[in-house]
Amino acid sequence: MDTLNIKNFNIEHIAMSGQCFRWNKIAENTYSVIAFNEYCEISVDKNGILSLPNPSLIDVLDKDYFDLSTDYSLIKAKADIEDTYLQDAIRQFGDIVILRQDLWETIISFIISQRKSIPAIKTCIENLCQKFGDEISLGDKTVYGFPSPMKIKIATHEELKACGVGYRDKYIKAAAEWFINTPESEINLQSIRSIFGIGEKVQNCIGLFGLHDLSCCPIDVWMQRIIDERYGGIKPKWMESEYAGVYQQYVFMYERSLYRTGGKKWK
DNA sequence: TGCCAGGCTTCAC
DNA sequence: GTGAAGCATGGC
Repeated sequence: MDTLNIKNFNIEHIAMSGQCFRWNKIAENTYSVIAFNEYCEISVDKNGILSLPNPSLIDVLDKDYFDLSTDYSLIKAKADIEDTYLQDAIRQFGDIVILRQDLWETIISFIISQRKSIPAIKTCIENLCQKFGDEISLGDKTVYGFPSPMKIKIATHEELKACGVGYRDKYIKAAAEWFINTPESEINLQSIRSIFGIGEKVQNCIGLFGLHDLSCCPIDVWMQRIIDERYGGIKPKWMESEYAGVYQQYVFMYERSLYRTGGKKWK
């Protein structure tokens, strides 16, 4: 078993943060995670010790999936001290990291995310993985990795729709064609926007979660409401900062928590 | 049952 | 360039 002493890592908040869709709670403070065709069960104890019980997480650790190399204390320290709303969000949800996820998986996941709730996105992605992903045998059970671009390329529109992607089937197919035919050196934040079905919001999600460009700040319905209702219709400074995407995660979770608890409903 | 979801493309104007 | 309509389906 590998253990790591970490800070700024609230496993529950990360799992709920809408950046990853293949984390599932299996016990208190314990989640199953499937990433890079690897399965692991992670847990964090009271002292902030992250346990990785599966020792064969070659890609997950090599690619710094949990982003343990980024200094989040520094990022939080740089947040505008005068911005009380942002500071409140940091106090409550400041232990969320931006995972370094697989780019291809991120592209497809956030194409699917448009006009879907987070639980519906998870169901849809799970369906795709079960139908088109590689088997990961765990002895007593089998789980599935994320489908390769080629598997999606050769899938029919009907097969994709059967997974619950709805009208996004053509977007997903276009993304597979694009990903297979585009040289790696030409894949970047700008070129991703040229994929049929990817607009500004999804582009920024892919930039933040797939390319780990922390300045990307996806403006979804929640961010737009926050601009309108919390900042009087004027974009706050942090949305233009080099860590806009990180602050956006804290605020996204914070505002949703206020909404859920019914403390401050939208008009 | 009806509403809404981490939006995008298309088409008027 | 801007604004409105239409879009598939699941979860609450």
